[in-house]
Amino acid sequence: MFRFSKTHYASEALGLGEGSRVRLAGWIFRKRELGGVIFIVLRDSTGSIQVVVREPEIGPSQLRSAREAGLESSIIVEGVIRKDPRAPGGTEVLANSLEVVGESDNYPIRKGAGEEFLLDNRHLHLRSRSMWAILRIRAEALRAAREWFDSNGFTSVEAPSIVGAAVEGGATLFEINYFGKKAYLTQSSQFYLEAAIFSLENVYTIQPSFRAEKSRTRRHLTEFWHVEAEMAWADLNGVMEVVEGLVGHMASAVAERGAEELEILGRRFDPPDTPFPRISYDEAVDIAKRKGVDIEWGDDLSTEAERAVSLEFDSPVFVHRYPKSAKAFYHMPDPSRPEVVLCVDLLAPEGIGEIVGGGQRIHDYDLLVQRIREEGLNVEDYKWYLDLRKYGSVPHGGFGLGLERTVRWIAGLPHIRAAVPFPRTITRVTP
RNA sequence: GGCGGGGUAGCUCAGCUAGGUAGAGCACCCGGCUGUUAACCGGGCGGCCGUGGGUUCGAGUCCCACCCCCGCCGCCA
Repeated sequence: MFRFSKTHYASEALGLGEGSRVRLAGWIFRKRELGGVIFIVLRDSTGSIQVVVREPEIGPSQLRSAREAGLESSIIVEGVIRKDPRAPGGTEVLANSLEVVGESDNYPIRKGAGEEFLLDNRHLHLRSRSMWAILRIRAEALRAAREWFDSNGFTSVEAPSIVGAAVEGGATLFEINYFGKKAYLTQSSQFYLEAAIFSLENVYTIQPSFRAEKSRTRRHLTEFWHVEAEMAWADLNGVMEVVEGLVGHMASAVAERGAEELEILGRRFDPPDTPFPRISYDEAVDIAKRKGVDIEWGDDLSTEAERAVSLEFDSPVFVHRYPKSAKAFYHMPDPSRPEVVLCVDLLAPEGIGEIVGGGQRIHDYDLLVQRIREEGLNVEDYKWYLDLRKYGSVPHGGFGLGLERTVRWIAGLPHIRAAVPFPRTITRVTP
């Protein structure tokens, strides 16, 4: 571990014995001034520790600069570890010297700040204890996802973010000016991953996707991190097995390695048991109806219906085989029931709703052309995608997982905005 | 795209029902305090009441228009 400008991190210093000499570098998290003594809570990336500043040890000049330093000033402190029951956590540092490295005058974030103010100041709010915990949980979830793919025979493949045509509807694309031509920000890497399976068989990517949906809800971002995988020779069942393995590992990895962070957020999270329950769309409609939701077979599952279904289970639940009309053109119709497709959504519990969407893809050229036409799309736009069905096509399937939705569920966050460092929503592009 | 809530001090809000001198807490500044734990005590600074128009002797408050923010639905991961 690197220790730039310091001998110990705050959390390391807490574990040292009485009399140990330390040099700490961090930020002023809290400051309590009395007449002749100042208590500073020094924060760094690992935690915080109280620093006691008194004139006899550090002299009048440094006492004055400590007195003048505002919250979030960066400081380097040298001192001696003391065990004292009056200190938070029973350990503190008696300062011999305190250097203010970067002043902080009138730090704008205070207790009681509102949601919008904190979002306007997200570049500063990242320093808060709760954002610290969330960023670490997100990092752990990402690490766990890569770890699971990498140890299960998947190869990572990167797809372009600038694309020439839509994967799904055109209405949700951000258009960009690409040297005078129209291009778009990708809404999914699925088609590129489908191309890659003919070389690597089982592939994944973790990168941003962009959706110009005018959705103003606690579940939507316009830019989100998309965990996508595609598997050659996989059927619907295979897709569900992969999703279950991935989501199960992400959940248990965060529960295990992110216990302290979850605790900070006040989140009690027990990773779900596997296998996850699997129900058909038909059963989901029955459950929703039984719970009084106004829904007919053939409708897509409304948010209300999704919530009604997911509340029946205390783990994520797979809902498979939706009506063809409710899903995108590339989903494979069920050979035994052509009115439904071999797709699957994973609904997270606690009313979070859909975190994964996927299924088996159409691998037959003629059927795919037919479905493109039925949806009123232009076959020309899918030329290279159709090519994949002309040269050694294979049954295959895949899925996309919303990282922020998954983190929101695991961390118990009230809004998807909290699950990303700098959220992009319909009304926010800064900071 | 449809429905609902909101905009007053740097921040969080009260005041609007019933029009009559712009309020509180926090922050900040000054003073006090050598063991604070979101320190405390005393004093001080701080306002285009979202914007524009209207009614009125008088508008933060009533009326009209517009702007912005938030949530729910639709759509999705």
